[in-house]
Amino acid sequence: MRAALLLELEEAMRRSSAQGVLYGQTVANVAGIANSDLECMDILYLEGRVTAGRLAEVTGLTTGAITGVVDRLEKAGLVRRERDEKDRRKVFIAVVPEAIAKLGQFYVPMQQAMEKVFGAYSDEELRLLLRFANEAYKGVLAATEALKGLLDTPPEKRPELKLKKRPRQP
Amino acid sequence: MRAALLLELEEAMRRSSAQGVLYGQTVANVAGIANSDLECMDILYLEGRVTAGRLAEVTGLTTGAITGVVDRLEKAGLVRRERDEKDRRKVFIAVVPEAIAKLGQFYVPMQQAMEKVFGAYSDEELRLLLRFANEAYKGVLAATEALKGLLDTPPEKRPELKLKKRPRQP
DNA sequence: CTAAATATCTTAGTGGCTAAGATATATATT
DNA sequence: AATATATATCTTAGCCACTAAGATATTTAG
Repeated sequence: MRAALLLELEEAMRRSSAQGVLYGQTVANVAGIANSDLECMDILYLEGRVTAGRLAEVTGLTTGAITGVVDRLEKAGLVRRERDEKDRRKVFIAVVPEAIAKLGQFYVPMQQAMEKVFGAYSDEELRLLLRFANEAYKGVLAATEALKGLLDTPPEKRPELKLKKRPRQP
Repeated sequence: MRAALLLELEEAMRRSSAQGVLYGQTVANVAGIANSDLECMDILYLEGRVTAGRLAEVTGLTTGAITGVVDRLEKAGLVRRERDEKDRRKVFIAVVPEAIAKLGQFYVPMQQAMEKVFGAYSDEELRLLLRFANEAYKGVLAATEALKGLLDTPPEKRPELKLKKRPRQP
């Protein structure tokens, strides 16, 4: 019984999550920016002002790639580079205020859809969903770290699929 | 009160969803295949045997790009091309059985994390989550379509951001 | 005060993507 | 039947974002 429910739940989550990815890709497409660029905007929106290095860390891109991302975002007028005066090696990337409005328009359909979905739930039910979302976030974060950890285990122990050379992580 | 709850919920969803994207990217990275390739595997897993054209439609990639995706997946031994005998223009892409095992290992951390999260909920609560996941899927799907629709509205009406040339959709 | 570590940028080369058109098959028109 | 049009995939040329390696600038350690 419960096992079947869990299986169904897993598939439903997977399906909605996959569709979420597609929504993001569509936003990038419509906005005319690269997927990674939008992903970085999302991280900046959630984490606030972060360094270029942190962006590389979170996205899994190389620092060189991040330089390109930030160059494009800066040229598009969405972010600003701000040298850290305490440690002048660091560069903080900050979202410019107008960027929210510029990009926000593309999330209107999503917000409307979610409003409609949420509308059918009581406050108590929403609190349950909130609790779940927070726990799911922590779980997925931990799972991501665990998966990255696999990269450190002897590669000859993980069979079947060819693996790329291990990306730099000093 | 409720407005604040909704806002918090939206951010929590956004955060967990963003982390989900990162998990997927990490899987692709560890498995040594391109992001789009893994995305197509996911679609194939969910939809079963689909045509190359349908993959292009769902992913938003061009048919030319899909040819490349399927070439790589076929060479990696994850899928098989199967010509439709009814309509010999069509090519069905089918996941080979071993692919599940090959890729499945990379989802173990995620499954364990979700098992742990789900474990804290009663059957009734899980049914609520299931209902939500299904409705969210439908909502996001509709939102994606709505957003794509923006591409058809006069471009000079959508301000601020430069837009790519409208991709082909005959 | 040199040496090592850290943070970002630069450069060359690679690979996946788009756009356009080619090929093959199917359907509609006369 | 023969021709034209539509559909589905593949092919090709060129572009752009990415990686890997190393350069530069700054900080911290010995």
